[in-house]
Amino acid sequence: MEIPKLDELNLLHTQICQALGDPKRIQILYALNEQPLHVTALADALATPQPTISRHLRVLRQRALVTSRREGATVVYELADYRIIEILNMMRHILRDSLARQSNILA
Amino acid sequence: MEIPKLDELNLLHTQICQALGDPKRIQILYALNEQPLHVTALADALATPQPTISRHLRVLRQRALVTSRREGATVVYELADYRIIEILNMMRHILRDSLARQSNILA
DNA sequence: ACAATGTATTCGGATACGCGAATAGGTGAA
DNA sequence: TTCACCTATTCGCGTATCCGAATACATTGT
Repeated sequence: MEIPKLDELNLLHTQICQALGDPKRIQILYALNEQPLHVTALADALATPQPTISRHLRVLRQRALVTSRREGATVVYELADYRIIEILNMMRHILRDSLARQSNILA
Repeated sequence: MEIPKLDELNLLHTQICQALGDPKRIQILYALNEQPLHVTALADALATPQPTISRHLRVLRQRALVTSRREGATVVYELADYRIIEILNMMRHILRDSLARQSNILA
């Protein structure tokens, strides 16, 4: 395995990692994993002000993690690549194992 | 699939995602994927000042993404869970596909 | 104990990011 | 067109995070 070039890592960070850099955005991704939703529906589901949701969606859209399409008066957002959920789930596994390991050490 | 609880997502963000929030740390993880290294070796490999490397390593260590052990005068760091590299590689795939898609649209 | 080497921390300043509040822009119905 | 609703953006502020420089701490060998 080669170490990826610095340029590619910077791109990776800017485009993907940074997008996961806020819990609210992670929440949005999981919500969209259930079903595509429009902005207000998301805001209601996550009990968060609409402008806040809209700003986060812009971040996710600019990084191509979600897609948007207008449907009449509303704009529906959808996951662009469902593998992002696999990634988040893998992280949760790592986290769970890590916490378990620490518990064992303490026990 | 259920939407994970907000508490778990906050933990996920704090412990894992945030650790990936800096390109230098991603670089460190890939370097350690090649082989365990001590701090100065890492600093040399990444052409980065030792205190900077040390600070990043602390972040990764506190989040249990790397482990450290003293070996004589040096401290050797190692990946705690190599699945983190799988995750980063998955992200690179997503990124590559995303860029390819955008190229096709523009073509 | 002292010197040499390796590692970690602190401080100050700059930058980046998130939110609430207010507001602007778009769309459909009457 | 005008109203009602949905979505996006901007502004100001507070906070978090990064880095370089300086320095403190740890370990080994003499």
